[in-house]
Amino acid sequence: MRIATWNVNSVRLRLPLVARLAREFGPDVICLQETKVVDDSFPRKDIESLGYRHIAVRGMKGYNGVAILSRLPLEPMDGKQFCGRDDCRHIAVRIEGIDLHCLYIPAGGDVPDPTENDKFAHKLEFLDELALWSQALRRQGRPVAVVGDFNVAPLETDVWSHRQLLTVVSHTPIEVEKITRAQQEGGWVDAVRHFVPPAEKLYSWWSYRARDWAASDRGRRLDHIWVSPDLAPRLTRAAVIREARGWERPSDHVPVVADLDKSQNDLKIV
DNA sequence: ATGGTAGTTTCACTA
Repeated sequence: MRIATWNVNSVRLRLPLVARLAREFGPDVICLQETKVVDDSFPRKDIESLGYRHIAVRGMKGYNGVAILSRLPLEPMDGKQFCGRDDCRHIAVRIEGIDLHCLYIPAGGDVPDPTENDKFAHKLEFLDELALWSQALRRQGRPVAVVGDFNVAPLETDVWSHRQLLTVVSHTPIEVEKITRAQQEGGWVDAVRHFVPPAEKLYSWWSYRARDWAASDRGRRLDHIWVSPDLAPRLTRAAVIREARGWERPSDHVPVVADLDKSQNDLKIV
């Protein structure tokens, strides 16, 4: 099963690119963030025509919004409200026996001080709640994938300049500490770093504001696929689709994909 | 130190 996650920055505007991702990379499941559309206006028909006939959506007007598109049947699960807000940052489904969580963690604004910036305070609170929630999920002991735009670049090699981004929201020590704590509490395995050595620079987001995103290459790895320890042995491949940043009318984020082999149970049935 | 772009809720907000 191939899983993709992508902050599309408006699903309606990016439909041709979702089609291209489907055509060229053939994910079985696509988790989207920043769909920016209410559920009634979600372009279901267009997505279904791409072969994704099982769709779960949770959107609001203008901001945020998450969705899961699948070629395989899915069972909807309850969406969680982080920080007591119903702001459409989480949606979950069960697919092939795996609990798949699609997450859009708050960006956190510009000022990296929770006393001066409410958005940053919200992000830190969200990350604390993520750690508690991860711990609870681990105790359930089910196969889990947590994917999405986490808006934090945890490793020094997840940003173009560790030194220069220490005071930039997305790579401040407190955010890195909290996202790392959440990862540890869940026991989650970072699927992409499972294959790409941590010493290697790797990004999934490049600002729209750069004159030439590829030439300056001032990126950050904000988008992640985490899997529970039981699923880690089933990982056969994971990658960031950097080239998608160069597609026509791109999102500022690119898709991240991971392949999961069949489970031993499935093999026995076959 | 500043400002740069993109998207939607637009002469303002989020990222």
